[in-house]
Amino acid sequence: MLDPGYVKDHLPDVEARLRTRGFDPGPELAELAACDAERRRLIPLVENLKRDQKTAGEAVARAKKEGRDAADVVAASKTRAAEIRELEAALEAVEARWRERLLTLPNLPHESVPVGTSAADNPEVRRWGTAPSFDFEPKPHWELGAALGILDFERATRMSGARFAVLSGAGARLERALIDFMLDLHTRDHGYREVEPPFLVNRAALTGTGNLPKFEQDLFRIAGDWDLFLIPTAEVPLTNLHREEILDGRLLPLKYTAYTPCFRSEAGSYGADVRGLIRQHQFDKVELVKFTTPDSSHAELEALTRDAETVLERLGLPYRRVLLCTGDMGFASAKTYDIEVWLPSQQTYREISSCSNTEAFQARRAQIRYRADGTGKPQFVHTLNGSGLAVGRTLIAILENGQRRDGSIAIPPALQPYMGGVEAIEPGS
RNA sequence: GGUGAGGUGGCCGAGAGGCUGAAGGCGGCGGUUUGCUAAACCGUUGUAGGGCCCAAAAGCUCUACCCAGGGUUCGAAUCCCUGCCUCACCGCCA
Repeated sequence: MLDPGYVKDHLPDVEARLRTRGFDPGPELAELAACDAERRRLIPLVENLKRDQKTAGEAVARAKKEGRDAADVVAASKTRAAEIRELEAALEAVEARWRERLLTLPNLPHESVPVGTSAADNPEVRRWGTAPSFDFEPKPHWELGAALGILDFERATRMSGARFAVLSGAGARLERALIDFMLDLHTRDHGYREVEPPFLVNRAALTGTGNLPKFEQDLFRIAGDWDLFLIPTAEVPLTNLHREEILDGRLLPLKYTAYTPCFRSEAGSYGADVRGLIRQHQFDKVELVKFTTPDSSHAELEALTRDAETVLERLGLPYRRVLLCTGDMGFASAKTYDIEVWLPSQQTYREISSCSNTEAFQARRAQIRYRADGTGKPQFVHTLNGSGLAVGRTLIAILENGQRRDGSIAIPPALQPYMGGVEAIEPGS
């Protein structure tokens, strides 16, 4: 959520910056301003009446005590009570509309974010490693996995439908090893606290991160009298760890990591990545989340992105980092880096992590504040999140980059301890 | 799922229709005292939204907030309804 005061006082600037995201914010901002004006008109009216009502009430109390009759005051108050009810209803309606507008407006891009309209405008800011060269035609991961007997889409489809997969044997073990490896790296070397959060969350939590009210169609909501949703990412429970809290500024930054499965409806992506593990309704991810002070959040974004890249470097997987342009950024983000890993079968880099600074956007929605030095006025923290990494896509990258002519897969040395010392996945394992 | 007891400020804890933004205590902050610490004493101490003022801050002022949402009433922390949560016991269960 944008700062309502800032929006009101800097309307042209807000409009120009939102426009770079590729939509016309004019009508929405106009409605927001209209609601705000109406709201400010009504508030003093209601409050003055309330003050009169209070004063009158005190007069009634005094009269009663002194044994005088107060029927005329009571009669006037009765009329005023009806007036107040009416005005309050009008005010509430306006404020509901105002809040709804505010909640559906995306974040303002940070000044360092390049203006652009699509992924084609995202500048590459970093490249690491070299793409492996093969003296044979590299296969896509679904063929490798099927041949090795560790990746099964047919059986998954039978029990769950499209966009689900079964990992088994060395495949399941590899998935678990990657989770373990990532969590160990982030907790031991990068200073994150490991968390095991709920995988189902309520509407308020999803509103806090920005998934609701606008993107309900992307979520799986559970049936019955519950109003709970499967988490689309651990960013949601981790960010909501401190919802409606005032943190001690001396403890910032707070850094959390969690492994969770993630669930996404993938509504509207019917044609994309239909084969393989790239786009699933359920996938594993190790997430990184930080709560920081406003002045340090962008430096912390750089550090968080490095923490995610380190996973790939330890695994020896080539990658590049791109800076998302204004038109390609997510709703809540002020600045986002995507990390993309090399996939030999596609001869291209594919997203494996997305690291964002939402600044105060989520903090304002979720009411996450801090006091500098533990005292003074509470201010909103800045929240950051990033994948560290998407586990399924990491598994894909290991299969494809580590494949050999005989169909076996070389396990990166850093991962071998987590695989019981196995150096390669051989057919039949 | 059943029964009972509860949810009041940073914490503990009073209040049971008007004089209560809320006694008292603890903690925090400022001060007095002190060689230092402690103690004692004095003062102060929530959040949000309006208005005035305004470059801004401060200041002044109003309104709201005693788990949440409704209701009764001229007037609700206090009465009624619903929901959520906590605790205890029972039942069921990985």
